Amino acid sequence: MKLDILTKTETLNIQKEIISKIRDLINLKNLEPGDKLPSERMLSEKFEVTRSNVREAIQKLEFYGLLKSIPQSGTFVANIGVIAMNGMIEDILRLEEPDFKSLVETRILLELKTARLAALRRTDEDLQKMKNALDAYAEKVRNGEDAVQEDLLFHLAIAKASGNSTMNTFMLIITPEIITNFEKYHVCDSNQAQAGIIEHTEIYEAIKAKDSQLAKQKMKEHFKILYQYCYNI
Amino acid sequence: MKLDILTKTETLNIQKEIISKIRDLINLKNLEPGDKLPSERMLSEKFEVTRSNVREAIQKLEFYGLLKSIPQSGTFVANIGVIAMNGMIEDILRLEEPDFKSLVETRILLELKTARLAALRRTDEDLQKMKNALDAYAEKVRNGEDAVQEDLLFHLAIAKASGNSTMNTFMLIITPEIITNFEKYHVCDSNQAQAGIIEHTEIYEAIKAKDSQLAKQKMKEHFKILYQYCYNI
DNA sequence: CTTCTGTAATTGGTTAACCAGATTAAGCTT
DNA sequence: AAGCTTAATCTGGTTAACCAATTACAGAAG
Repeated sequence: MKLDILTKTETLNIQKEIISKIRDLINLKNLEPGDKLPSERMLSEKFEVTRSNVREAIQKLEFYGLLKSIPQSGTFVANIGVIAMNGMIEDILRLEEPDFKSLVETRILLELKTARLAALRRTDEDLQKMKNALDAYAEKVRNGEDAVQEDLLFHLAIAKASGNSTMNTFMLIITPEIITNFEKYHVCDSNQAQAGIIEHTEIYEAIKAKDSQLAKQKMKEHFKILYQYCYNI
Repeated sequence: MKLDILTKTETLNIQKEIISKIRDLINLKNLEPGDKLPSERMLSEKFEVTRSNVREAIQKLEFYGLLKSIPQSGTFVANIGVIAMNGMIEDILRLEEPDFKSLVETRILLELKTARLAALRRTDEDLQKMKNALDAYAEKVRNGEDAVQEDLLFHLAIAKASGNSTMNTFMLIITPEIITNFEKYHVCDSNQAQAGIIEHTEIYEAIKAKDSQLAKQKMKEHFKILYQYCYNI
């Protein structure tokens, strides 16, 4: 098991090394947007790593929009200049694992905004979905059962109702990590869950009434405890 | 070329179908957190697709924290209940491509926050990097050159100074798409670039002075034009 | 009956051969 | 010499065989 972790971090280091070598190559050869990179085979030979490793590195850079692979043709530098490319690769290489505080901070930022936007933009269909999620949550809590999942689904329903697909995606990305951390640190207790029904209902009503400021306000109150936790950890 | 796009969307559809089948399987077999999924080989056979397709689908669900692959052991359901699992997979399947408006909206949200946080938390080293980025930007603009990249790097320097790794990551994710859209719609002109020097300097000075409210305010002014554009598109 | 052990089957991950489309350039025609 | 054709080569993507670690289980030892 220990060896497994070792190889995984090792793999990551290899990937970072490859990414940094690709950056050096782009700088050395003065590649500009639209220019073609050497083929994966050549890169793997030049860097003395497997083609799989090269592919993974390229896919990562493609995810961040820096490269673009075209089948049967080649890998190309995206429409971003060499300066931005260098800066961004630098950032990507230094990206640390997200800490819990940073996750919560970001979640609150997103939730306040999506609540506000949802109040402005929610359709009747969005509202119905939020209602369903809310009812499912209340039902579970009243039965004394754990309702972390239903809690979360209510918040995701709000994110969807915000009509902002980017924020919706970001909420989806951070949610699982929030959950696992919650369970790890036992953030939620049953008292909180009881209060949660009222708070959720208030948020729901504000969004239903299309009162954006109230929705944001109620969401803020809902996160009050979380706030404290976040800054005291 | 057209065929290429066709196969790509087709691949995506296959992936979505696999993801939805995996969800059905989890529901049917009542798999709970920690339970093991059938092996990749069995799934590929059952779904009548290649193992690569199954792997990609699993990796996507792993990215969203819903599954966890352990080498030489199996793929396991993450510590998220079946209800949350269903809701999140539903969301993931329906995730649409981010529109420009949604990108800009999110960017502004993040930038206002990171500017505020940077003013509170920036180290001297952060400040120096921001200064370098600012100077590079001003230099380019004064020479009448295009400075979109330097502009962006200044903003990323702020994101880094915010000390919030999650927001930093999110900024990195949306930045390339913002750039390409900017270039597509020709959002920036030279007048703006000239004004940009002053605005950037003001933001920098506010962060240097650790005045968080002023930093946020100056950032807001900086995005005023972008705001208008975003809501008029 | 329990515990240990060794072997065989199973697992996700890796590798190398293969594929189809794209690119290139040489060769033929005009 | 210019334009078209065609065949050889190069590309990223796909596939199937392979690997090492893990697991499951049968059987021996206690």
